[in-house]
Amino acid sequence: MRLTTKGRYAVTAMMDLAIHEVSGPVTLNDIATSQNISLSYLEQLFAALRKAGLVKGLRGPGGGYRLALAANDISVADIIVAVDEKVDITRCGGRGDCQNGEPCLTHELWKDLSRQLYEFLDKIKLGELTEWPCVQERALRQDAQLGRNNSASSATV
Amino acid sequence: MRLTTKGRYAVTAMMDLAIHEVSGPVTLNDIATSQNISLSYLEQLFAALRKAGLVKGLRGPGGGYRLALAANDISVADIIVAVDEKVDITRCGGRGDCQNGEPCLTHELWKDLSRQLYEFLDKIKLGELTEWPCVQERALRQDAQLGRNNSASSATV
DNA sequence: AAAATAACCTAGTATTTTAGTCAAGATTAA
DNA sequence: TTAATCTTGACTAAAATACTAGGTTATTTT
Repeated sequence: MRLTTKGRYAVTAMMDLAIHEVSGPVTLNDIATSQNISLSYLEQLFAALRKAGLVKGLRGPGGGYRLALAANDISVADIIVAVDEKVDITRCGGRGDCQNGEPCLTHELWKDLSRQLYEFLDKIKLGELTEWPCVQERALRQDAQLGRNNSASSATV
Repeated sequence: MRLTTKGRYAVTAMMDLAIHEVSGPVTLNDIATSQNISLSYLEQLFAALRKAGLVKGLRGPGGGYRLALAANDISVADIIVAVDEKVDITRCGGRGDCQNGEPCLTHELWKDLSRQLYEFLDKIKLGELTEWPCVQERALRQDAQLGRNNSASSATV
């Protein structure tokens, strides 16, 4: 388990989707604007998220991305694992024979620590994050600036 | 808070020090051998650890590195922070004005999540890690292969 | 005193990852 | 049909990671 800016972008982008679930699909263009990163980079991240079954894309006008699962069934760990393609952190390619045929100290230790970290992040669900006050506040402000409408009624008509 | 291989190397190296606290200083050469990474790279990591006051170096023959604090006073978070020089994860240089003068969603969310992660890793002390069974076992095997002696009596004479 | 050891320091380099760009195509609502 | 939007692939620039090579300084052993 690693923790890079890549994972951060992905988590924040998924937040965007979760917040606007009721108002229909969110375009990558909107996310790129609000997160201030390039569209194409986002596309790469979403390709990974789609492959992991976390989001589904809807083509055509009015399209965009939505969550493929309920927000409470997606954890921060899920997202990070999806985009942070696991590089092999071991020297021996996971064979555990890096030290004269024996696994070295690194292996077990990091595997255990990594698992603890994963379990921690796996407990934090997307649904919870949207409840945070700071998120709610920012979301409304973003919508106003992008001219988006977050109310369920107007979008589903 | 980021989590890279750099941090992993550092944590594992610190573990090595903690395990061999009783038997005197550990040379970077030994660590480089057991972790299978380059000596100079380790030196760079230890320069950061020393600057952070986590280790102290002892020059000359029989020298090496020891922990500067008790193993139970050093957390995994301490080590990672020491070597993973914090890059500014925000786009606006931490000014919080990336989105038309307002902080964007990313800021608060990641700051909070990052803090939670830090608190989690800060609770895990080096002293605890050495208690893990997998660690004890591997440590003995490593010593045998390096020809090191882990008993307190022989080393301090 | 000399030799050996090992920390400490500096600068440079190769590789990988991150982040972003560009362009051509596929799909679908209007 | 056509315009909006996703999808894919190839490519580039910048940064971080990992390593290399060359030293110096302090300490201990011989």
